[in-house]
Amino acid sequence: MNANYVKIWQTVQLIPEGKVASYGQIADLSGLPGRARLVGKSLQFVPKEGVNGKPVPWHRVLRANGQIAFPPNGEVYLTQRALLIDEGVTLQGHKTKMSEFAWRPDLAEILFYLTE
DNA sequence: TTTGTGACGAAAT
DNA sequence: CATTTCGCCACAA
Repeated sequence: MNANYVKIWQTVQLIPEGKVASYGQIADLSGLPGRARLVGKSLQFVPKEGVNGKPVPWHRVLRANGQIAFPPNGEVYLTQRALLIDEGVTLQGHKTKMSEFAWRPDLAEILFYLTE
């Protein structure tokens, strides 16, 4: 197994329900600055059973701009969106493109939360 | 070994 | 604004 992946998964587990974080933030908090892409890579292999007996809320990880990182209307996209809405994350439509944006997370706030 | 491709992101254009 | 360019780097061809 890859140690970085595990570290990333554990960091993702810190994101509280109803909140979200960006790939970049997770990378930083995992001690892997500048490695946002690696976060996406690792989330690709998140064990369904979870880690350390606890689930890994992969759906709470969005792009830095608040967008879901999947092709709109694709299976995964819809799943992730549903999960977020279920736990109260507000979604706002955006005019340009018919893409939907997750409520633009106040990144600083979340980073704060996770840090302290 | 070189090259292309990503669940990315910030800066430059 | 929207796009492109780069930086990052694991991974496959």
